[in-house]
Amino acid sequence: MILKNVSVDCVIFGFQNDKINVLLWQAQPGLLKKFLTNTQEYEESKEIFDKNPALKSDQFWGLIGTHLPTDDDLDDYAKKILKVATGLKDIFLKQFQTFGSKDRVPHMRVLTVAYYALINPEYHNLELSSIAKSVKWFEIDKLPELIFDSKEIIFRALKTLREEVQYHPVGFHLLPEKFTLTQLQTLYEVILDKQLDTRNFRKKIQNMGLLIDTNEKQTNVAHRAAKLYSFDVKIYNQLKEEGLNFRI
Amino acid sequence: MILKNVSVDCVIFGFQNDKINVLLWQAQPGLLKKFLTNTQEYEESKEIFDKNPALKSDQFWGLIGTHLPTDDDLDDYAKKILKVATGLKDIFLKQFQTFGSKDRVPHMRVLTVAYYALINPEYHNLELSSIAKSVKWFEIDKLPELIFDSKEIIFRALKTLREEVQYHPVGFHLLPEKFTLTQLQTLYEVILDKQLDTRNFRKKIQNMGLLIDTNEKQTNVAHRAAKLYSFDVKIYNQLKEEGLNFRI
DNA sequence: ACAAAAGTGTTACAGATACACCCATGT
DNA sequence: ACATGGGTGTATCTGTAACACTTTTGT
Repeated sequence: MILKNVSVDCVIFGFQNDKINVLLWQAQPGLLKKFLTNTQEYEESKEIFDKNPALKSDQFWGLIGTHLPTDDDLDDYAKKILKVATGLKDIFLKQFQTFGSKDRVPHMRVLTVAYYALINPEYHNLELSSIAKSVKWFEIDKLPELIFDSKEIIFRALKTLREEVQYHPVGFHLLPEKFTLTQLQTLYEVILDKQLDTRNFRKKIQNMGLLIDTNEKQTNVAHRAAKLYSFDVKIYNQLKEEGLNFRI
Repeated sequence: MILKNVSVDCVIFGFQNDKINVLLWQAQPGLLKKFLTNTQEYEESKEIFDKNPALKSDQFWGLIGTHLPTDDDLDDYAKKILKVATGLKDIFLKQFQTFGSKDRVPHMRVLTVAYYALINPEYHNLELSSIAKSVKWFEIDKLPELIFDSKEIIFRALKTLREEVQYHPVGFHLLPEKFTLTQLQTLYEVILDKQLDTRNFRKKIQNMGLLIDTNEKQTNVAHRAAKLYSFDVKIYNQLKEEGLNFRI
């Protein structure tokens, strides 16, 4: 059984071409089978689908998510959605808001518990995704037509990310395991939508003790090769708890 | 109609006797009428009540809340709960998390969308509450036996408040309209659970431009009377948006 | 040699911390 | 006059902001 009044949606952010991207899908009943493996759950969800023209249209994209099965923990199910959609697990995923306006979905009363996730789409190339072919990255400022209040949810997620990033070092999740300081700086510039001073940024980041010098360098770049860093998971977890002042 | 799988609960924080307090109730079917004015909604909710022994016991207290009526906006309904429980409106109320573990409520699948509110119980004496007699303040470290996962929800709310208070000047909501700097400092000391330096605290607060000197003083105190301040709503709103660094 | 991005240091300023005594009021 | 909490200033330290040139690499 699924809960007809509750859906779980994930706003999956990626960082690509120096832009923030969002992973979206055009949900089709067939795809639901990947999430709702129980036949009855699938049938129930399909029925809801059939009732809602927006969900059957080819024109509209939406957030990746489904109704919540009765027997799944909320947080676990969000992880499952992420896993099926991207093939990835153990990545940053956070519940940030539940949307519950009365008329947000036509003809139905649905609350959506929304999560946002951060992944690096170059590093994680979605090969493992069960629905890779039905899913697409969109730059945050070039979103397609979206169903329901997906757009609002995306921008609330972005706002939450922008706040979060100021006090917690979450931004690292959007980078490959080994990254340059310039990449890191660009990431922060894009998220915060402002220019940062290179020297000051480097000083601040390096003083945090979060970076590990991998002793490797970029190769095949037509300029001085940058050092590659990874970040120290132990110190990251510590700082995450303490609520480091990460304002930049 | 109500949504059988969704409840809305409010963690109502007050500041009294230099302690953080929480407003709780022992829900009884009769009280539900104050919230669920539609007869059918009341009956549905009562039925759920009757099924759950914990809700009928005299021993257990719980968070104030009910199932969500089908025709209410989620946020509006949280406001309504607060209004009925305390008689107050236009006070600080924030959705902070949705709890959705599978077995958090016995025999039923219920997600709880949790909000927390900040009020000053001395100033707002609950006279206007429709259910004042059925409601009681508890000090945060002297909580009674609580139903379901209410305790977890309360402590998650407290954690959220502790984080929030570091970056946004929310603490003001817990004080009377006119307050002394010592009261404000004590409030922060209690919320953050650490001692603060008086001189530095005052300097910091006063530099924020958030305080208005009312030119009044305490009366009938057996020591030098403290100045009373109120706070500047306009600047408050501004700072709230900007995400002021309020670390103390 | 040139283009392109990486990398680096100093000075000035603002905010944070540490710390101890006098002041006003009621009993 | 005394008990109680209110109220204040300064010196030091730490972190932030502003700012321009040299280095490395591939073509």
